[in-house]
Amino acid sequence: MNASLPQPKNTFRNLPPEKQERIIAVALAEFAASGYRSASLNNVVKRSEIAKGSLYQYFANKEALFLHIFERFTEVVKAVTREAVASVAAADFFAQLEAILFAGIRFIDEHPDYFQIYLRVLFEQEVPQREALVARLRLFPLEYLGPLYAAGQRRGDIRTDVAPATAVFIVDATLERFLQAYARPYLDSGLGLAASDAQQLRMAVTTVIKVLRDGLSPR
Amino acid sequence: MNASLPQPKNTFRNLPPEKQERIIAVALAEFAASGYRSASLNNVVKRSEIAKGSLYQYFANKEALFLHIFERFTEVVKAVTREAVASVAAADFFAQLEAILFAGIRFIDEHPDYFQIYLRVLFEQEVPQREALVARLRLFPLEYLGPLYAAGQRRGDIRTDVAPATAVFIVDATLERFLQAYARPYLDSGLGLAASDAQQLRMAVTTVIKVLRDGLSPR
DNA sequence: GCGTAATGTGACCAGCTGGTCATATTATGA
DNA sequence: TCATAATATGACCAGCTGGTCACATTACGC
Repeated sequence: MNASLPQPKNTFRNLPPEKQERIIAVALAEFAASGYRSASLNNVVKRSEIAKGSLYQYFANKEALFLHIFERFTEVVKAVTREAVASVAAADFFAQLEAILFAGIRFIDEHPDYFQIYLRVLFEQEVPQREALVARLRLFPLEYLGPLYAAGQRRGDIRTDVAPATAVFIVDATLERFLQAYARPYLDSGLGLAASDAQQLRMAVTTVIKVLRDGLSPR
Repeated sequence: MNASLPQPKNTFRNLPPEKQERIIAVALAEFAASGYRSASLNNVVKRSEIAKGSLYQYFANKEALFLHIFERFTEVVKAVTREAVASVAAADFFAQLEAILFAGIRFIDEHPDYFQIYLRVLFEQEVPQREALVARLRLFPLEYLGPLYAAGQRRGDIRTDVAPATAVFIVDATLERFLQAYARPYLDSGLGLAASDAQQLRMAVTTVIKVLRDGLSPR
């Protein structure tokens, strides 16, 4: 079931950390810019100033390099999600949603290349183990959303006359699409996030959450 | 503003229609399978059994071929949308949404390659005129959704104490995500559309629409 | 200082890419 | 019948790809 994690070779682990980081940073940028299949290892070695042969001493092949980077990505998402949820454990469900959405925005601001890779992986068929990668990545936000929803219902934040799985689906779709629209303005149907300053962006977040609350809280 | 439409050359128009269709079908499959940058014109000429040079007598270059196919795609979407909306002009807003969703499902069933290309274009940077293409394509569903929503409000189907632009955003995100989940089961968070038979799928559609109705109709 | 193991290197490989072009084939019209 | 124009063709091009490998350089233990 679990996708095999391809470790970098020991040679890579023995490298000075700053050299490791340089290589990872370059490869990350390359995959973000070109996706998996079109990413060029020649570019990677040129830009990180190592020899072609060296790259293959560090990673078995293109796939291993990509999977290693995606693995790091997953770890960051895990950490960010855990932290975001923990910081609002006491709040009501919709305040929690708002915090998650802000965490997503911060993630995009801080790790645009990771988000870019995510968007590409979503629909690029050649990505190795694509379905497993996407599933594993989305697991973390999602496995929080369900329990939070259930807790919210118990707490009385959320109406009980609505199918929970479907409601969670809609919430998830809304949050994810909001983040996509934030990162890709051409997906933004009518919210005008692109032209937003920080103030207007906060306002848009608040409004989305408010509509969800209006629709989902007990009447 | 308007993206230039690259016509195929006259040589292509003069071809027997079945030959035209053969070439288009092969190219469509190739772009669907490999996206823009990785799509291989050598594959296209091989599979459609024409010479490399002939392809370049029909289309100026790869970009022109791709844009022509996307243009056809857009026309189909236009037609399908118009028809779906016209057929439920009299219904209430949520019945209209349901019809649109079913139309989307039918579209995916009938034109899986077009939908595949759409998903790829969404996030593949190298696609020529990507933003314009996506914008032009999404325009049609979207320019219907807004007015339908407004009409629904006037008719009393929809509560008036909720920001319309944001509500439309959520509805759009939900419908689009539903279709993506239908086509790409790994995106389906908890609805189980993949394992569905036709009956269960209809049920899932009904449920999603019901939750939207519960949330958006006047209380 | 020396032998050995680990690491670094870039020329090289086959196979592919989008695109070109001289030439061969066919259709047209008088 | 024949000249001319339109179309079909595939060998060819430079440039790229992921990956390999024989060899040079460095590090390490004695």
